[in-house]
Formats: sequence, structure tokens, C-alpha cells
Amino acid sequence: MTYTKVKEFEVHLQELSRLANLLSHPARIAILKYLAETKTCISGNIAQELPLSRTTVSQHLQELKKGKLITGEIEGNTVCYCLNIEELKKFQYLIGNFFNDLDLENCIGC
Amino acid sequence: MTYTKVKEFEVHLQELSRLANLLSHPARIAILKYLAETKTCISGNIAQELPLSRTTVSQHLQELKKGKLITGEIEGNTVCYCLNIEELKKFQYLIGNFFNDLDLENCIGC
DNA sequence: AATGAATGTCGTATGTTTACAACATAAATC
DNA sequence: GATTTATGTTGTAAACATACGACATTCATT
Repeated sequence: MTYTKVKEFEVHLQELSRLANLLSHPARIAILKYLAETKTCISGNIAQELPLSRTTVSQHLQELKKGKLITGEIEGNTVCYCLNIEELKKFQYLIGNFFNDLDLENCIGC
Repeated sequence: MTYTKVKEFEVHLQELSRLANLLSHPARIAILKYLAETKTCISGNIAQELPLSRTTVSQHLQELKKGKLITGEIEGNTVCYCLNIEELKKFQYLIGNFFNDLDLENCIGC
């Protein structure tokens, strides 16, 4: 049984690691940036922007949706993908806290 | 051949995803926080702080070292693990840029 | 109702990560 | 020099991620 120990860590560590994991592939970062740029909730043509097949892009979109960083509603034969601002703000907050805790300015390196 | 397409993305997307990946396990976040707290470069007893075997913790330390977020020098029969402040600042800068680009405050959600 | 466009779903091959036990090494102490 | 202590290394099983082709679905248009 692997990946089972994650749940034994503090909840906010689990949460930050979960969100960091969503940024751990350049395609997913690119998708989020693309959605922020286009603002309007276009989908599908995202695949044309990336060096990946439509299937793989769709998989990354599912991943982001499952992780709550985006929403995706079917509308006719197009899909409206969109940033989930609240969840992204939460991520920003958690990673901000993380760096505050590290206190890099006053930290002794080697 | 999988994981081959990562190199076809913009370099700074690759770099941010690489660093995010290092935070994608709560043990590694906990290790970084622990090193920031203790400041002095203690090792080994880190394993006692985490719900993981020494072997697994060692593996995560290697991962962080390989990814340049920490350094690790053997000194007698102890090892001096330590934060790499420069690399961490780079990470902080890249993720800050990412969120600036998203511009969450002025972004229309769904 | 047939065709086409935009998507999602399934299956599958391959690579990567997590987790640990068992063994190896190297300095300190007895 | 044998034992203990602190570590690293190797091997391995299982879970997870990446990448894509082929097929299914659903609405719009001819």
C-alpha cells in the first residue's frame, strides 16, 4: 500500500501539497494562465495552444476540475471551463503562509 | 515514451512546475519547515518528526537535494542538511509572478 | 436522417513516485 | 578490534501520472 501516509500529516500540509501537485505539470500551469487571459470561458481550443493531444489536455482539465481549481460546465457541444477564483486565492494564501513560515530573509543558509 | 512533452513548454513553466512538484508531498513541506525552524543543520532526527520510516524520509531528502531546495553535506556520522535560500527565493518569485499573471482580483470567475 | 464539429470516456503502454525492509558504510565509543 | 550510532544504498511492490488512439455522445447544420 503506497501513498497511504499522506493522511497522517497535518491537514494544511495535505492541502498545500495537493494544490502544489496541481501545478506540478507545465500544461496545467499553462491552462490556468490561458483561462485567466481569455477570461471568457472558452474550452477545447486550449489544446491548440499546447504541444499535447486533445485527449491529454482533456485529462489535465479533468485533473484541475477534480482539484477544484477550475469549473467546467457543458453547454451544448461546447464546454465552459473557468477559473475557480476562491480556490486559487486559498492556494495563494497557503503558499504565502508557507514562505512566511520559512522567513527566508532571516534564515541562515549554509 | 511518457513524460517526454514537458520539455516542449516554456522554460519558466517547466521551472515552476518542477519546484511545485517538490512541494507536492506533505513530508517535503514538513521537512522544509523543520529545517527553517531548527535553523542549525540537523538531520536524521527529522524522521522522528514524521509518520514515515527513516528510509522514506531519506528518499524525500534526496528528492529535495536533487531539486536544489536543500543542501546536504556529510560531516562525520551526521549529515548537515540545510535550506538553499537562493533556490527557495527563486521559487517564491516564480509563484508570485504566476499569481500576478492570474490577477485574481480583477478576474471574472463563473 | 445524415454529416460534421466539439467533447468526453475507455483502454492501454510506459514512466515515476511512494513506502519500506534489508544490507552496507563509516565514525565514535567501549 | 568489536559494538553502537547515524546514515546512505539497493531492491522491490504497489499506486499514480503521462500520453495518446479509438470509440461514444451530443448538438447543429445540411
